[in-house]
Amino acid sequence: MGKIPQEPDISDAYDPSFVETKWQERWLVSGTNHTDLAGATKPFYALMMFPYPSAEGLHVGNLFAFTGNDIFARFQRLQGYDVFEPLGYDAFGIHSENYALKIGEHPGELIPSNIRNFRRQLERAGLMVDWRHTLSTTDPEYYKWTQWVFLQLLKQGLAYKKSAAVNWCPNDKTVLANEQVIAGACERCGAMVEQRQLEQWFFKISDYAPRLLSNLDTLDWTDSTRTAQRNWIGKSTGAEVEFKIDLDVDMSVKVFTTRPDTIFGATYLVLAPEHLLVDVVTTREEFDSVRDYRAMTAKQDLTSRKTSKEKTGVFTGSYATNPATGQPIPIWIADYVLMEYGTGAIMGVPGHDERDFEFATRYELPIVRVVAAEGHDASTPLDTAFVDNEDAVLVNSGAFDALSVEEGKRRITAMLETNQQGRGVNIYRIHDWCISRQRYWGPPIPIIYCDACGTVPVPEEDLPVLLPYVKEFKPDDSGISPLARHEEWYRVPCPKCGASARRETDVSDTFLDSAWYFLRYPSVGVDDQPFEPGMTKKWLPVTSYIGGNEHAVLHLLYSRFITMVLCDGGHLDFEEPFTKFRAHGMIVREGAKMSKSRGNVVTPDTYMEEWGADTFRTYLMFLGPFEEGGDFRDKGISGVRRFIERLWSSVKSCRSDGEPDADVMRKLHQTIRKVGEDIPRLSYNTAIAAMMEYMNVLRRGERVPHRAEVEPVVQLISPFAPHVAEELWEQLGRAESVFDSGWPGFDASLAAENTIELAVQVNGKLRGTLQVSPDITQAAALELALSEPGVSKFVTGTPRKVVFVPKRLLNIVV
RNA sequence: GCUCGGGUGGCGAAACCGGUAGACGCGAGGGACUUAAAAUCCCUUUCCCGCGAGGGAGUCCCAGUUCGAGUCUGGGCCCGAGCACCA
Repeated sequence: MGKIPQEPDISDAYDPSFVETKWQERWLVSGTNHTDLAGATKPFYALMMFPYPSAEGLHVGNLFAFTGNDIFARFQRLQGYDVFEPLGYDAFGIHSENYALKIGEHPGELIPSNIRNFRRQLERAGLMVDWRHTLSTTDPEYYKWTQWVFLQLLKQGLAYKKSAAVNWCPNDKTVLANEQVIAGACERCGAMVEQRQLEQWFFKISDYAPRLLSNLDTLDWTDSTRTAQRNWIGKSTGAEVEFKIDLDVDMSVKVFTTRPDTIFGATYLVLAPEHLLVDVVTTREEFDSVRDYRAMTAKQDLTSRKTSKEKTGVFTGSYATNPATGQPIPIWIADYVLMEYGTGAIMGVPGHDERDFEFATRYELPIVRVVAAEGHDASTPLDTAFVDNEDAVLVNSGAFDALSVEEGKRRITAMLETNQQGRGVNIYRIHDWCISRQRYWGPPIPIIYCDACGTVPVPEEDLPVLLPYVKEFKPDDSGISPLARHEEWYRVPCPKCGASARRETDVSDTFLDSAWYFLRYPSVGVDDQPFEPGMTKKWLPVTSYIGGNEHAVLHLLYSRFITMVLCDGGHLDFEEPFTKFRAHGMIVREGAKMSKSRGNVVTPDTYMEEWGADTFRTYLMFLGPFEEGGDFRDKGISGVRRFIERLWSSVKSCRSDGEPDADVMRKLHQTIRKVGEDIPRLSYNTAIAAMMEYMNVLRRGERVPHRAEVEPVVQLISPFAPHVAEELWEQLGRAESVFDSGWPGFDASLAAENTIELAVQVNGKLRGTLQVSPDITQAAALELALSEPGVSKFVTGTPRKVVFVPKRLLNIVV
């Protein structure tokens, strides 16, 4: 084996920083990355989740995601689409504000410099972003329309204000959304969350629960993302049942149950301690104990209430009538019943619910069996809740005895409906979206409070309500926004009557900023409407969306909700924003999560400096499946760099005379097919492996590669390593950008193998292989196989059976 | 507890519809070139037995279906993520 006869001239050596600088400038000058939004005929909107521009700069995880999207986008462009790949910044929010407080600067000054740094890094990475359409959520030109979105919800009756028990973080001194509370602690700082009562703005996302749920079936999303959303929306099917209170008043307790079939076993009722009817049903004798119990539970924060293992409660002194049995059952209050779910009241069926069993045992309430395994003795006492509904039937349930659980649910619900004692309902776990934040760094909620006119929306023509520059923006624990300390800002005349009024001083949740940004990108620069109808019709919904799994529930759900609302309001003609969504994986380093404290954070700048952006990008995509992430190992990068250098020298030294090698060309066309199949599946790691494999074939033996053998590879690699690809494309004498050259043609006849390896098995065990024509017959293959001693020695007598899979294997069963 | 992922060489990983397990890359070992080193190039590299030809075992564990199972079915163990007193 000799060497490939090429002593690279030193001037031909691959210098990434030269190549990358050259092409980034060239792209800028010729507008290569610009999309003709108005003139596009085959629009392809390749969106990635926009980053929060942190002071630390671009994280390798950001770059992993953006590169993955960029490859897909560039590939679609090579397929002939007009690809739009915008990128902006999600720069409002607690994160920026806390960081600014920590280092004693103002976010209004910090963010622009962070954005400049991000922009520099993103350009360095060679993304095909059309920077004419960038945006930042902190720009008044942007948040003017975030405020407009709020006003649309208000107009459509979907925004309302209420006093609510909210999660209060004593450390960040702000209200948190339910989703920002992880196991009772603040998601950001880890402090234990307390309960507080505050006036808050809410969006009625719960009204949209059925649609948010049913539309999921129409989306090209992975099952895991859709399941996460389904679980979050949390649909339960059951019945609402009214239990008449045995008092002089004509009132009843409404409960929700998923098990109406067990109503004959309901031996008591439980109200949540804060339930309004508690005042009605508490008797004089029980007044003190009920009052004390309510006071005790009110003090508890949500956390200790949800994690306390012992169930406690007190009797109210009153009874209600079980509508099925006609028997009086006691009404209790207990903290295991939550006011915010269902009706805030339950029927206790200790025989068939583990929690009720525990409670009834503790307080010696009657336990009745109403479901039993078929043929089982219905009078056997229960020593645990019986919840196995497979092949079980109702017992002790009057006319409903012997029905299956499912049939019992239907028939008993129908009976309750007939008697006007209840009805079948679906209820949802999802809560309305609290968007108020008692913070500084966000868009002010566009509302004015007037003594005479009440709550008055800021007229649309007065938007934006500018966030004032205030030096003192640190929140305190008064629960009011920092803006409320700035009278010169919040004192305004009422837009209706002109009298002295005051502004809402809360700002809105960052999730609102990001719930509509994808609508804005095509219309960046349009100043009289949030999204221009023509552009919107052409470019939306988003063709392909890529982002992190951590947003699989909230951001995606809020975006879907806002899109539906805007659709219902007549502003959009589609109700689902993201036709296709894929979540990328996470990058770890040497098997461990990257973190500052571990000191194992990969700084993209240093790696791009050392290896070049092309190598870094390609390595990130090579280290594991894009949707799963991978393990970043410094040692691994060199292999990718070697691969790029081999391609570089092969192209530099290629010949145009003579004919290409048929075997090499066969492998080339197989590679074109493989890469073209892998990229749309986001199987980038295997696409790169296929190209490496091809390079190994190309460079085998002492031969100078032919131009036809290398030129298409430049196109194949271009989505991954765009700068090198452009440089080599130019070297090959091409005038246009490689990204306007189209995807290399695939010729199936050139890719076809003329001999294949056929595996020969005896009883399923591999005993040899045959080099044969792909269309060999079973008989010919069998004869050939039996002539091999390595095979025939295992075959005694006539085979009982022969299995032949064309182009794959021959299995002889003896 | 429930839901969703995942478990394959020394390591990152491939195997797309049930058909030759370990492609590709890293690391390691050996060699060529070199005064030497780096770089580059070539060979070997799942484990066990064997000088070799070859044989045996092997994809977390235990069963099953099948001519054939990493892949399908049932049961179990472990890791990761999300939800969780949701009636």
